[in-house]
Amino acid sequence: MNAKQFTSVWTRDPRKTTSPGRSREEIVKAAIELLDEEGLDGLSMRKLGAKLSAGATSLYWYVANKDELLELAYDEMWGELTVPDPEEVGWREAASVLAYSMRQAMLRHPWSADLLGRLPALGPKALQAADRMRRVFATAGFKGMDVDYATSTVTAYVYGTTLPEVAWNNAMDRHEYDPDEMRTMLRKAARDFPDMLERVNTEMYDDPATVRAVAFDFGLVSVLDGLERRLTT
Amino acid sequence: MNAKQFTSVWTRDPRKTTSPGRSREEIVKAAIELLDEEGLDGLSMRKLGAKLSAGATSLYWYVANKDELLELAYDEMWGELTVPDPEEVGWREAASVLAYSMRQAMLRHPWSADLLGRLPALGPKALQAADRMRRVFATAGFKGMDVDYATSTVTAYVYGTTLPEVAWNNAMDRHEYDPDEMRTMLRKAARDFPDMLERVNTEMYDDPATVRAVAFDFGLVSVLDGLERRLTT
DNA sequence: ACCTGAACACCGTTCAAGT
DNA sequence: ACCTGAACACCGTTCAAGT
Repeated sequence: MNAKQFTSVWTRDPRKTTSPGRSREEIVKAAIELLDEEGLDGLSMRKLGAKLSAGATSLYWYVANKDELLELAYDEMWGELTVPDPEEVGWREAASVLAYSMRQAMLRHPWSADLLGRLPALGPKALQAADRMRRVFATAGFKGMDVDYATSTVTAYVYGTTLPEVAWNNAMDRHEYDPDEMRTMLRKAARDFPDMLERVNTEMYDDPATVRAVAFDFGLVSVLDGLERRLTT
Repeated sequence: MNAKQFTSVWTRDPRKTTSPGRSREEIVKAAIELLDEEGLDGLSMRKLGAKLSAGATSLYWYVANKDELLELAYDEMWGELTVPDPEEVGWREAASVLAYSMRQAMLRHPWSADLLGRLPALGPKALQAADRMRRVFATAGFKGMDVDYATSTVTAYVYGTTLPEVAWNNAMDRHEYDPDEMRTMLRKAARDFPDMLERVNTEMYDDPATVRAVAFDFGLVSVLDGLERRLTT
């Protein structure tokens, strides 16, 4: 009966921000820098401590544990989304801009892709973003739960496209990227799949960024078309 | 000029499978069991060694490092997808079944959500699944690159919906889940967002599984509708 | 109120040594 | 050909002790 409480940074009251010493914001900012530069594995309490010229364990005064620190960093990234006012630009345009800015935020902070499947986004900035997104689809004309369904359909699409993109970039960063090497490797891997072999020879692997941008747009338009159809029937 | 080679288990020739001693399959199987039971963090070379009653370092004879082991486990999960023959059931039905089986596979192996943003899916089973998916959209009538775009639109949708679902489940597993606790917590968090507050009172948090199933279907139908529209214009 | 270092229980991985 | 244990360089976190 007495279930343990669901705990997360967001359930706890934040420590008062007194002026002396370090601050939570400062720590989170430094953590994000480290994450951007070195990825999720690059962030350790010791390294972060050193970066702030403090003992590794000093951080535990400001943050209960590393997971909470990640929750805080994660929420910052949600704060980078821009969700236009649908009354001004129309819902389709607003949805497009939102989708693109989401993709950009994830590409800017590749570690966020690792957190998507691990931490629910319950921080204040994430909630605010979610609220503004709902507004987009509410003005589009969706009613009741359909507002939520529509919202998560497009966010799901963005997550889903950007995630493998990030995975790919990560793999490329760890090694050197050489289009020719890659091509031969894929050709070997795709030996048994004629259809796939065919497209290894396209420009897909010379200019993956452009191909992905086109692919993103194709899918986004389709998703929005599909949602629009729900409105008119 | 001499870029380092892109390395991954799949570029390397597998060791011959001689009968004595342990085998790669056995190790991967045990790894997946551990992953399913304890999650990504639960898998350590030492624990896995113990499970196979072997020294932790014995495993390095079969596998170059932990990352390769994860690549192998990841590919197994891709092997669990069922992609029906579109000639038999029609492309929409085939796409639906594929989407549902993908979602199921991810929910069965929650650790796969953590790998989606980290490892490109280049294993043989992943490639085979990708090939069969392409066939679905090729028979639907897409041409050239559009086949790939359509394919990744629906896979992206499935990733994107299932990922936060897995994240949520993970968070719930770590603590006890109590709908009432959760509700009060969310009510507090959503204090500033009236629209959101409203739906905390729905059945959404009493029976999240059903709500998610409905949401999944809503989005899937929309995505397929949107793709169908590309075919007819 | 804030910060520290030592200590604990873990990691992945290398390598010389064994059979 | 296969397996081992010791060793190295890391982790996150606790806690008594300092200012």
